[in-house]
Amino acid sequence: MSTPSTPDRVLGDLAPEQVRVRFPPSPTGFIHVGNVRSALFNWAFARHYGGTLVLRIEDTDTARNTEEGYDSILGSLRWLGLDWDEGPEVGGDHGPYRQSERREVYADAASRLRDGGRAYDCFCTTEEVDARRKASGSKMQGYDGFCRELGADARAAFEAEGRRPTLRLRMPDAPIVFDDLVRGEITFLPENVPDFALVRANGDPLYTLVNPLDDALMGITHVLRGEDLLSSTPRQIALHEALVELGLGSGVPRYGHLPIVMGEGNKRLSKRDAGSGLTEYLDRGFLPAGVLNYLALLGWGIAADRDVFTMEEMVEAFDITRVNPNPARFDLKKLEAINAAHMRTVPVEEMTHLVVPFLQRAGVVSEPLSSADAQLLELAMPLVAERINTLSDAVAMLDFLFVDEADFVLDEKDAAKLLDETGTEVVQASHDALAALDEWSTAAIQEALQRTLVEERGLKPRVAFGPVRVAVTGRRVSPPLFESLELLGRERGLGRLRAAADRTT
RNA sequence: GCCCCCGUUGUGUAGCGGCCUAGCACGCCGCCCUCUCACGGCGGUAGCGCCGGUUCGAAUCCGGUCGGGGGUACCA
Repeated sequence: MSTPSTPDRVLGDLAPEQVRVRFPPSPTGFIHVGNVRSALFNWAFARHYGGTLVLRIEDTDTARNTEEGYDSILGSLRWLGLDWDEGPEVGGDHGPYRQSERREVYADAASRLRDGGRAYDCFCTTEEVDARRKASGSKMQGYDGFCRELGADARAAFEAEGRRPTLRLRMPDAPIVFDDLVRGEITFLPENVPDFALVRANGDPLYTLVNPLDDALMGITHVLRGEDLLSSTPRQIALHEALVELGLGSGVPRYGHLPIVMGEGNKRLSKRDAGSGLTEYLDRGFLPAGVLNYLALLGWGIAADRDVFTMEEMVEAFDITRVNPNPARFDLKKLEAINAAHMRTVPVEEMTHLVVPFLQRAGVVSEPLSSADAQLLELAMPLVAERINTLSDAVAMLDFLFVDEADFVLDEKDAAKLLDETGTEVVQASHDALAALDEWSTAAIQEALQRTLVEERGLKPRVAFGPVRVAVTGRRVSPPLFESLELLGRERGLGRLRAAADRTT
């Protein structure tokens, strides 16, 4: 870890605790995994240095933003445990933290930029700019600077036409070079970065103004964001420099552009892609620790030979300069594997607790949880805890224990496969052997079945117990059979065996 | 078109000039363990985009090329 006395590439001469980063989502719907990854890296960065994470809601576009989106984003961040130090619902000295509440801040900054000569009014329409470019055959893209030095007469003429100006930043005539924390030195030549609009003709401030301005006003020291914003960086740096000149903001932040997260094929993961939303992982019963761990792997790793780690470990080890610039593909299989690894670190008692809502939603156990269900669950959980990769997997593993006998059904495919003629014979024999038991315990059940099926009938264990398993649990895949039978109880266990044996006879 | 970024097995990565006949993880395949599944153990599959250059020596450095991605708005 860096110390304040050894300025480095990341901190410059900042003390670690002076680090201020932000996560600026737009509440246009649920948060998608690419954004969560950005949030995670900013969070880990802030926590690593003991700095501050600001949550800022970029909701200036009233047409697209919704209150549900806002709730969804905050809910997702909380579920993940990505806490923020300043922002909505926690406050801070740089508020308000919703851009919809900062209109006058933007209007003020806009006029200061204009008055200070760093921005100018532009009366051109998009069509006019395009036409001029076409006519001149210029290879330069974007705005041509036509209104940069507009005289009073020309201005008056435009206004007489009823035109309202947009506000454009006057870009400096020098290359913009910066050290990207994940990519190294990046250079943009002035001819490739034209003057750009900050405020619409109707007075609405644009993202191009609002995002860097708030970063400046909120004292953001490091901007870690997706690679898709890389090419807007020179414009933002120019704006920051202008703001510093005008006494707004404390300096140009350092930038680090994270690899984009791709979905299927070679396109950026979008909200339309399956798996792009966070709520589905919540619904499927993934653990926050598993999701975060996996997302961290999209561009970062804790060590060459290790990919399962806790957030505490990530915070300790996180280094933005070790982030890989390659685009990363979202891989559900890997997520499941990482999540499964985290599931296995959860103590059974806690797992029992975590699984209850999923069982309730599926109607497997009562809500509120009856003491009988709670008791049975407590006994059953140790059998399944190591066999499930998500919390919702517990439903299929456990429902046979809780279901009413009247509602108990066999999986048709499994029954067809295993409860054939010999299968039902095996089940019948099992029934008879178990019916004779004095003591209904795992050991006694195992001993009886082992003896009658394996020893007396000479069946291979896997052949012998398959039909019994389907008869008792309804499926070919289940918790261990003997334990399951014990938990089911004598009456229900024998009942199911009899029912299965009678199926085809 | 122009600008910028990226390029190691199917996927995520390690590698920062010799330690690489390229390591790890997921996936996939097989075997072992085993009452199913899962866990665990063992083994297998498959990669440095291409061409030049620098060098005694290149996955590693340089140039080019090809490919992919992002941007190019009075969207964010």
